[in-house]
Amino acid sequence: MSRADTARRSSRPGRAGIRDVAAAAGVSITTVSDALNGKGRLPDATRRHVREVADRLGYRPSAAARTLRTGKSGLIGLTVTTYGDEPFTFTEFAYFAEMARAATSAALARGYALVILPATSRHDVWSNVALDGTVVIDPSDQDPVVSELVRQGLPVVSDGRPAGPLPVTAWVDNDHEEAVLGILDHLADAGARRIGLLTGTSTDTYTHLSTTAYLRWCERVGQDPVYEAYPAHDPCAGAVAADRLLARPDRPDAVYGLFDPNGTDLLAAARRYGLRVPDDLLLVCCSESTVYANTEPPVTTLSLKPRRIGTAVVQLLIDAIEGVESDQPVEQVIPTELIVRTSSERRPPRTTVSAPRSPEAG
Amino acid sequence: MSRADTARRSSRPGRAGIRDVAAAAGVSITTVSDALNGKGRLPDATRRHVREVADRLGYRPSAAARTLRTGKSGLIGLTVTTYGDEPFTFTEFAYFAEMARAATSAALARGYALVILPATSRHDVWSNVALDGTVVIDPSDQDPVVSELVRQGLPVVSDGRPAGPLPVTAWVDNDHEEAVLGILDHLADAGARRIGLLTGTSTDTYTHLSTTAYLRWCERVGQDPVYEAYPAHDPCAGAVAADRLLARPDRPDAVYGLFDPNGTDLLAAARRYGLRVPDDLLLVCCSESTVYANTEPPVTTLSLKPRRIGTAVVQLLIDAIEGVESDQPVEQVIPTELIVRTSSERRPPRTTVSAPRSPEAG
DNA sequence: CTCGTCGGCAGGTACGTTTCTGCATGGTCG
DNA sequence: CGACCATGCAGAAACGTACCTGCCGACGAG
Repeated sequence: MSRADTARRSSRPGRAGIRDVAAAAGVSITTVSDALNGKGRLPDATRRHVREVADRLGYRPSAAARTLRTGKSGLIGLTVTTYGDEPFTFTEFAYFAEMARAATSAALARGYALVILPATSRHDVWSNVALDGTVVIDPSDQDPVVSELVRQGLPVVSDGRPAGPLPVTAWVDNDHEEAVLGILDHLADAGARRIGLLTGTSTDTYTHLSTTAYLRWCERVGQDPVYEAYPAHDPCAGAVAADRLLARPDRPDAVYGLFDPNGTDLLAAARRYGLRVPDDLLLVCCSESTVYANTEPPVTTLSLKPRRIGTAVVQLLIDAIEGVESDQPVEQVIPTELIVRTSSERRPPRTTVSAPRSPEAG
Repeated sequence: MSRADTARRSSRPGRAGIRDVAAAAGVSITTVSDALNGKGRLPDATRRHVREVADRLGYRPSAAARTLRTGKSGLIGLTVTTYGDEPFTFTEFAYFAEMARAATSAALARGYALVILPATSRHDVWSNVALDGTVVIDPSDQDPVVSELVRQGLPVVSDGRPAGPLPVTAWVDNDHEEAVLGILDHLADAGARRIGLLTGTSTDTYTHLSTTAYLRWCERVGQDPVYEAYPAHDPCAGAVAADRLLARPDRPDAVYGLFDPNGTDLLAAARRYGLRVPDDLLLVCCSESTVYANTEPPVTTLSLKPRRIGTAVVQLLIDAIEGVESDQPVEQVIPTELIVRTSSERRPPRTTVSAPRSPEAG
């Protein structure tokens, strides 16, 4: 005998619940759940029957109820740094897009979906979504969001090694020092006498480590550092900084730019000053963009391999969520790749070695 | 007197629940709920007291339970088209990034978060997340995902007008015909005699409408259409198609490229054939990338205003979710913007007008 | 003095699952 | 032939919240 509320529920024109399936299939709720989830001890006939009835009714289990019951939502947070109201950073644009793409792909392959969340602690949004874990991009030290997440016992994996004593579950990063040193050596090999740096004013680890490596290299080879720093999130400031760098009295004859748009900015600035690339100015910048393959001239770029990073970050996070004892270390260093193009290519040896360029002569 | 299960629950080392707050504050669960949600009839003293206790215990309401109870999750799906395993499209890269950025921002401002989901119907993922609604980018006609969502009664807003009789709640799009006609007129004004098109082989609305508009324009002005189509998701195929277009016996003296990378590809191809831009070849492409401001020469681009589209799509969707009777139409057309740069600029008038270029002579 | 009303709160139910426990039934084995 | 076990399934207790309903006291009006 059906009770009143059962009857009322069946008459709901909305979506079919597990109860409706059970009633239609003439079995209990338990049997339906077991049949659909492949659990319990059921003969194949019952399983098939239940599945068929569920299909016929268009039954979709309620994600909210499942999450409430199991404690797992299948959702992974992806924090995006914000400047003002705008999410994402301008400077890491191609990087972020590629990284997010790989992360999305890796997450989906393991049955998880990514939720885009602001790095700023907007409580109302963060607490409104049930997360199984979070991917954090370039966390600042003492990041309040990360602390809160860790306090809740959620696994947190960061892209970029944590700055301070941030207790993340795992992290993935490049070896930025090695990368910068490699580029500087590469430029020196190509004939650079004075290498400049286009860097940022922000305090994130990437900027900091790269700049420090540059300064150390300068000290080692006995070159005066010559660099310009600008707020990397401002797309216009990059062009201005590139111009400033080439306008200096101690103008460098090679430049490494830490951020994606620096290549085109430096090319434009070089044109303004009548400098030929690579003859008068060697150029390398850190970018994931393919446009540098077709610029005039093509620009040598350093790739941080965001695809591999995005994949690794998600794998580590899901491993932690599911309690898989990964034999991978919880700190993964992804190698970078220097894509050498014309802008930094060693000039063909001439009959006479050209005299060291005087910056004032440029 | 505390019952056994209450005691057991209180001993849970995990997160504090609403019960714990109620017990600690010496009030009932109802009072806690009302106090925190600003409902019910409570004196301010009680409200403050409850809030303070909740803060002290670090109470965070369970998103899953709230969702289950209220039926609202605060989550919006964002479908990304996939080619093979990879989410996002290559061709719409900057467009998608900008659009997603604006959408994320708009959603967060209204207390919603975006969930990235694949356009392919991966049932296991889709049904594992409780969505309040979905943003669909460029749905194909009879899109199974959209149909399923609509069947569930969820609002769906699409970026790009739906191709077939797809029953979306609302859509936002540009007027692609008008945009293409405007560009062709612009090129003709700049002196183009034979305008070529670089288009795609896929069947999405954008490609279709743009190509059709081109063909109609050709018919109107009596020009033989000259175009190359390539699979837009393949980044290499674009360079090849650009090359083919300029290698044709009936080589165009102006080209419009429908996709983002076409500008650099066409510039590179023009260099290979010794064509000067804009003197021998006028160039426009549809792109959101800022690199075209600094190429040699700078390239005229058509912007589809993805920021405005992303914002509009999300506003419409949330309005539908919350049942707001928007006075905006459910079909919004966002104007495009032609950013004119050197690559399509009318050559300065010479003493004698140059003779109409014979394509074979190029 | 009584009755209605309103403020201030507590009890309890429902949201839709998963899963623990337990009850039959039928077969096997000592 | 009885004990036992595996099989096939049902009942019911959670998960944590929101909100409907209702109780109690106080106060003003009649």
